[in-house]
Amino acid sequence: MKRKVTLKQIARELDVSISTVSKALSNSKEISEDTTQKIQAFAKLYNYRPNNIALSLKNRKTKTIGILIPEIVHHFFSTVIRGIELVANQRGYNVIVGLSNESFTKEIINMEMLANGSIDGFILSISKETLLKQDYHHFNATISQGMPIVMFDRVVSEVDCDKVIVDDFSGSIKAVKKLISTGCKHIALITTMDYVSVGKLRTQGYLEALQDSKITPDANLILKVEDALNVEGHLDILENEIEQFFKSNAKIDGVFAVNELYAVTAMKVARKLGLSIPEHIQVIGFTDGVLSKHATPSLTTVSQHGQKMGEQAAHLLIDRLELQDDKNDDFMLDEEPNEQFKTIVIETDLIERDSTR
Amino acid sequence: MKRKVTLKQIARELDVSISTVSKALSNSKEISEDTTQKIQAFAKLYNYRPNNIALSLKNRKTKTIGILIPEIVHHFFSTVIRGIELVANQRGYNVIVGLSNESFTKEIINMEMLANGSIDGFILSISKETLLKQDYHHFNATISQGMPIVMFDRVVSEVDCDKVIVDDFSGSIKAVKKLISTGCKHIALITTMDYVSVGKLRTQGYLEALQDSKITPDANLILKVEDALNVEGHLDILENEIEQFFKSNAKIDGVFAVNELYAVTAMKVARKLGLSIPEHIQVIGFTDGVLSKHATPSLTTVSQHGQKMGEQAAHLLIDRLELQDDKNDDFMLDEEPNEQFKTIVIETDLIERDSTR
DNA sequence: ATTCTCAGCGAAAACGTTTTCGTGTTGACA
DNA sequence: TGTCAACACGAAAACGTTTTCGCTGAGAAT
Repeated sequence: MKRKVTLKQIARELDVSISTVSKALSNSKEISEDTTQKIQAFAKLYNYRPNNIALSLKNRKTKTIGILIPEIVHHFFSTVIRGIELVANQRGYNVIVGLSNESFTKEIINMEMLANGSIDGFILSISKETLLKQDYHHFNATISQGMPIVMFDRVVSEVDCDKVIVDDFSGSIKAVKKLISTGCKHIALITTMDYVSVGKLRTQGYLEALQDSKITPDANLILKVEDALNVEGHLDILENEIEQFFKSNAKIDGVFAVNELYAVTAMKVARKLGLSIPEHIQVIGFTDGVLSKHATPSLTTVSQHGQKMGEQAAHLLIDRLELQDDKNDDFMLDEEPNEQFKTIVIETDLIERDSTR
Repeated sequence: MKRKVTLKQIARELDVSISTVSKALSNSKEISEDTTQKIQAFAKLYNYRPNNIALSLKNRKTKTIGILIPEIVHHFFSTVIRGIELVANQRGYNVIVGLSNESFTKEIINMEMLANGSIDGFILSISKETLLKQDYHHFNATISQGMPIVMFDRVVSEVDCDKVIVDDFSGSIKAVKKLISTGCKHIALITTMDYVSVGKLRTQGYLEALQDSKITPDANLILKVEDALNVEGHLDILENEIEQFFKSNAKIDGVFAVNELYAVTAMKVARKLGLSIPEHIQVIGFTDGVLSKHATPSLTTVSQHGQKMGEQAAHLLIDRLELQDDKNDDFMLDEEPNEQFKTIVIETDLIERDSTR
């Protein structure tokens, strides 16, 4: 077991000073060609690599970014991570991930654990519990300590930072208009409770699309599902709710669901009730995940482009980090004048498959 | 913007030395009660938190573990991460993730990026390309530098380290025996090429189960799919292959697939060919992901317990890390005598759903 | 011969901790 | 009054870097 070699060891071995070694390895012209050659050869031989931690301490930056998300076993979120990791790596950064598990407390604990020097900035999506409590002090506290945050998808206007969101509103409009244009007269909406911002926006899009086409929305055609934190366990409850919903609204000929799961469950229920898709009922979901692709029939969905979101978020954060550097180098105008925060909107695409005509 | 406060600043402000502050904050009895009170109050007021990087440098450990996996948009892998993150957090560790994207080179780059002080140890699953090349020098190099590795799922005997694997072999036996016991006479296998170790093991289980029941395996009933790195793109190719396979083997009445995707695709093809499930054909998959749960009919699968794997892997790694500490504290017997590496086998469960009788 | 210049290198500080070891002051005790 | 603990605190090293500055010697210039 050969331990990692340090500058000091090389220096001692070659009987020069630490500074000489450091300079030789960075090809400083202060050092003679002879010594440089000798030192570089020795370093290569012993496979010298500078210690990241020491560098982080010296440079006061870690070159790693913290991701904080509610859940990782989730197609959308893992897609975003992939996007973040991609550009982070390209630009020389590492990513460290924390999971809030939709819990307010875990979100705070995780933030504090990372905010003490471990990372240079956050990319995060707010947990449901935090959204429910509407308590965002930990975000603002982190920001005011000089650590940049980029929020994605589940964002909130109370926190001033860069944001990346998908255009839920017009995505929903696209979906509903598609249903209308293929002849649906009675379009149902399956959505979540209002406190999840994306649920609300998608609902608004649904309403807007209907009104645009002079269809008066019918409250009976809107099903708000209580997603009791753990969707997986309550699958049968979901099925029952949707079944009752269909039974008491026999005229439904189109369904727009705010996520994949609701959509495929709706299809399953429809089939159970003897309705065929897309002949009797057309269905469109949101989030283009595995379920949509492999359901039978395959599901027409609004694609969120999670990877793109991740990429944009990472660029946003890293841009800000490196801009910070420049400012520090220049002169200490420390009173930040142009704290201009951007919000990037990712357009959705309607991916047409076999659940629509 | 109030920057992070350090020991030095507190010391200057309170007109004491840095050491006094440090000791006071750790309740050392060297410091008088008065000063301790004063310092702690001040620290709380300014929300002092020790800088992780400085601690890492001093203690020569980072309290973070590196995860290196081929792909994150993948139910099994993200489940494992969830398990790792869970116990890592419980035991005071952070996780930093790198994605190899199934590439040999990216695997190496990622390892080198993290191995230089950023982490205390690795938990990883080998990329397909590495498996294909059978070049494992980077793993052994990392280990010989004193950095522990725990491998999971895709492991390899050429590297000496702790491992966590699922019992692919007997999991497959369970699945195939289930098919046999429900009356299947001609059981097909849909699998991958042999170089993916799990594919090989599951194939062996299939053969073993047949022989156990005095059924002679039929090579025609085995379909080896070339999973050309990107499964998503080649969905129709997969469908075609399976369709041809079914057509040329009309007697098939049971299918065992080594993953979810093959299984649901098989079901889709079967339905297309007018065969109903589970009446004409029964199907069992491997990996209990979203597809299995929400397919129609829902799919009977062999569950891998990814989260449990992650938890066990994390425990294994952290145990070894903290054992290292103790050894260093005691005395320098540095010649490691009992390098005993464990391999933990996670048993599988057969989750019976509607694709079997 | 004296000063100047420059090449080549080392010392030391800094990043933020913890910890060991010393040091000065106080009070008790002989 | 002199000695000695005990108490309360500070100085400094160490973790591994990078970088600024200063120093030394040799050759060039005056």
